[in-house]
Amino acid sequence: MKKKFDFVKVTGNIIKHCPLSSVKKFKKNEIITTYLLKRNQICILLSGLAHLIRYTPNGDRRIIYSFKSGDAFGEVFYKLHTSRELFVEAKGDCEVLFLPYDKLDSCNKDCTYHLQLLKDLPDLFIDRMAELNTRTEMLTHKSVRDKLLFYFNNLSSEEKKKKFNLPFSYTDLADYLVLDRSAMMRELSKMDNEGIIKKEGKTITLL
Amino acid sequence: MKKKFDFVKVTGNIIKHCPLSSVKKFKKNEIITTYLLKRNQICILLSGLAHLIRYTPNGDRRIIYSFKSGDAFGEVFYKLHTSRELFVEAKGDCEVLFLPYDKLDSCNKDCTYHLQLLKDLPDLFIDRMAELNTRTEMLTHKSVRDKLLFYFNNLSSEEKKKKFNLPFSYTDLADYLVLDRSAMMRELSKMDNEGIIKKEGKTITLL
DNA sequence: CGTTTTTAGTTGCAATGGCAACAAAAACCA
DNA sequence: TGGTTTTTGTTGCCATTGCAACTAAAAACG
Repeated sequence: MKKKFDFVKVTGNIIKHCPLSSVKKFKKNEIITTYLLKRNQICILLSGLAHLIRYTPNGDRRIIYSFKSGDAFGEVFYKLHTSRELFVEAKGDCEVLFLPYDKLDSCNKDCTYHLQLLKDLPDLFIDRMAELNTRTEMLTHKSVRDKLLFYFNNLSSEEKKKKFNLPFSYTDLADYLVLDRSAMMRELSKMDNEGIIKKEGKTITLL
Repeated sequence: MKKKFDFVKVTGNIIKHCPLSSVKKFKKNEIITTYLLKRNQICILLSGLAHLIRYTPNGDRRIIYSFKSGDAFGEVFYKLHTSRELFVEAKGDCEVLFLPYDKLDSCNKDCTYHLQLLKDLPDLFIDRMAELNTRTEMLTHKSVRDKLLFYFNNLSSEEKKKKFNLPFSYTDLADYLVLDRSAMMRELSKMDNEGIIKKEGKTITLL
């Protein structure tokens, strides 16, 4: 078994010692970074919650991914293949560590920490890949109900509980699951009536 | 700019010198590997074409990904988060190189080649991630037409031509795009009639 | 604390697209 | 080559779900 990336220690040391790194603070709805304009960047969310979003040509918003404290993001983890810009938007107060990807191995004055990060990079990629694959699997479900159930089952097994809180507003959840909000709400009511789930505000119980 | 993984040289040397590696041949429709049963495996497709597939609870087949010569796959690149098995199925004659992921750095008798592969691993992950993100972006389109156009535009810009051949049968394409085949065919005819595309067999021209 | 903005909850209507079923063409294989 | 299997192309039907529109509730904000 590979060792887990020691997030707090490594990033903490980088912040203290590395001249190439920087930490910035963001408030709700501020743009943390964009993927088309700011390439070659590794960002690590030190605290807060942020969404990776895109707008379709029709103006619909899509939440591509949701980042929580400890998650790594940036164009390096996405490798843009499209001309449509992607935004990382703070959902509340956030602190973010910024690192240049291509200088990871050249900054070795004091940065044994960088070398550590470089070594851990495959594992960071693997983590991100696992999440990407889970999201892709969710999107390969056709019906509203199947998408919701897949998403709920995942949340449930992550938290090891049949009763859990949604980390999204219902508006955002619909964007994330690529569903029409009203259609999603209708299906949620149906599932509640049929006794498949119990829905109390943003608390869901699988039955 | 990071250097590109020298696929032929590195894999060639591994095959010749490494006792942990093996090469196997497969015929059409044979299962190359499975992700639940065979973890910790890096597979590299030396020649041929293969699909990563899954079956939904309803029995529908989903083509999760399509691999061509030079692509790396295996559970390591997926990090299964689900209990549903994934299969890699040969679409024709295939040659595949197998490597154990966790022994990449322990096999250092003769294997400077392994070390090279280990060094290139982040770039391999990044490539895979780029493809995953493109596929995810495709799936975030709602209508049949938007999915098709996104997919066609990607193929077109990859080949730098407005006229290109589909690497899938239409049956497989529908599985890949998560669409009903008849609905897809209907939309293709419509788009042809409207003069948006020209469709001759498996050759598509964007107009 | 009152006002404004955002989110949640519902419903009627319409169209998209999934399903089933079938014939024709193509690919496969013995 | 001839027979079998798979793929392609097409259509009618109708369930699912996207859209618009609106009210109520909650949250954000000054």
